[in-house]
Amino acid sequence: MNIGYAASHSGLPAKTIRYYEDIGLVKPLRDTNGYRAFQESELHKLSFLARSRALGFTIEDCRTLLALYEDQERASGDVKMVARQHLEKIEAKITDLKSMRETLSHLIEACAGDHRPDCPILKGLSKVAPETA
Amino acid sequence: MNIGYAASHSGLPAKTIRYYEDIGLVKPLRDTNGYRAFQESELHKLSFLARSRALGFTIEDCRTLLALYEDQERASGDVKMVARQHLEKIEAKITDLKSMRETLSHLIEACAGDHRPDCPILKGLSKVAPETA
DNA sequence: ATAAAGGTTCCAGAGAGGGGAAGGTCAAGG
DNA sequence: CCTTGACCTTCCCCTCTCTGGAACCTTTAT
Repeated sequence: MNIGYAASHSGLPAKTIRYYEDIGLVKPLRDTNGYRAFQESELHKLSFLARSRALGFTIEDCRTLLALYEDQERASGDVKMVARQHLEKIEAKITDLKSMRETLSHLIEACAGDHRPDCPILKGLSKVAPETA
Repeated sequence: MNIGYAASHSGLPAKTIRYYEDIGLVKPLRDTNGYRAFQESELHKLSFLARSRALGFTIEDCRTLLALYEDQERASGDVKMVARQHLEKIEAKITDLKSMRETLSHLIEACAGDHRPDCPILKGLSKVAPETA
């Protein structure tokens, strides 16, 4: 199957698939005309990548997960460890964003938002930077 | 004041300050020796940038906010609009990450995580990609 | 025969800087 | 006076994950 078919069935843009080949995540065969020829197994890997990326795993995470995916002997504990580390990162990001949300929504609430120039948001942003702890 | 002082008092690395000058966010004067000479007003702008970036505003957001910051006549409503749009983006990201967290933690819970190869996480990731609605 | 729809490669750019080389300058110490 | 070390300068390449476009080739349909 050609790259267009692989793209529509994996959920990844063709451009992205070519990029994944570039960085060695997939290794499709080639037809005599030079077109990439994807096998079922490569298509599965592409879907795997699409889902992993959608869950926010980095490319390097994906490389690790793919290796584990292809290793019939691997322990599920190895996979779980990667997943759990990623879950921690996700939770850290959520915490971070929530903190931003609090700060920003306080600033917004304090601002009249009318035609007058006085603005607590800008005042808040111009305060001395917090300790870079 | 030199860039090192400006860096330590604004909370931004010197590299970042040079970059901000490159893209026109700050315009420090120069000493005769070629060193950047920051005035108080530029230092305030750098602190403003540091805080805005820490709240996740993009550089372009910062450019807008900085222009509003410097415009004594601007309406606070203009600032509030930028801030509110950004708050919406933050909230969307939080929603997104929470959804990832749900999916991932379900997968992790289902996985024994021992020495055996059977792994629901990889199985979950290898399913057909969801409709790209 | 031709045109459209696919495929190929390569180059450039995004955002937001970071790393490090090669070199100029400044202040202190011997 | 000379050196050492800490600054500062510019410059270019690297990151990460693609995305867009140009120039070109192949297949399919009309």
